[in-house]
Amino acid sequence: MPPSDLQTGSATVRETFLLVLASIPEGRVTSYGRLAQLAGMGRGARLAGRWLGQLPEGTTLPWHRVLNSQGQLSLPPDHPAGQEQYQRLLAEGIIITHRRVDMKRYGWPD
DNA sequence: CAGTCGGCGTCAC
DNA sequence: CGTGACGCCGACT
Repeated sequence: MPPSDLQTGSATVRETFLLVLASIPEGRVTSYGRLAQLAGMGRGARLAGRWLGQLPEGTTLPWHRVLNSQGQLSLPPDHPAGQEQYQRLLAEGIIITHRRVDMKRYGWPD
């Protein structure tokens, strides 16, 4: 880890972000805002989205389990990643209605 | 370094 | 369910 990270602590927040993301249970989802909150990014929902979009293609992290606060898929239906997300969620047994999931049921943490 | 633009958002009305 | 306003940050000029 670069010395600059030890000074700014930026790596810590980023690592926490990845850690939280990785800890989202299969079959459950969370929102950008919550994820940011849990990772100590405060109101960095959009930043969370940015980081998710910058993850490597072959990542094993469950980026697809992150939706907007209304439980809707925020990615364009016609976009490759959007379909990928849709497919993965379905594969985990999550019921999707009108591109939206029931946060009361699948939301994490409870 | 300062100004500006835009984003996988969120909340209130 | 649509609209507008707000807020935070990275990227670019």
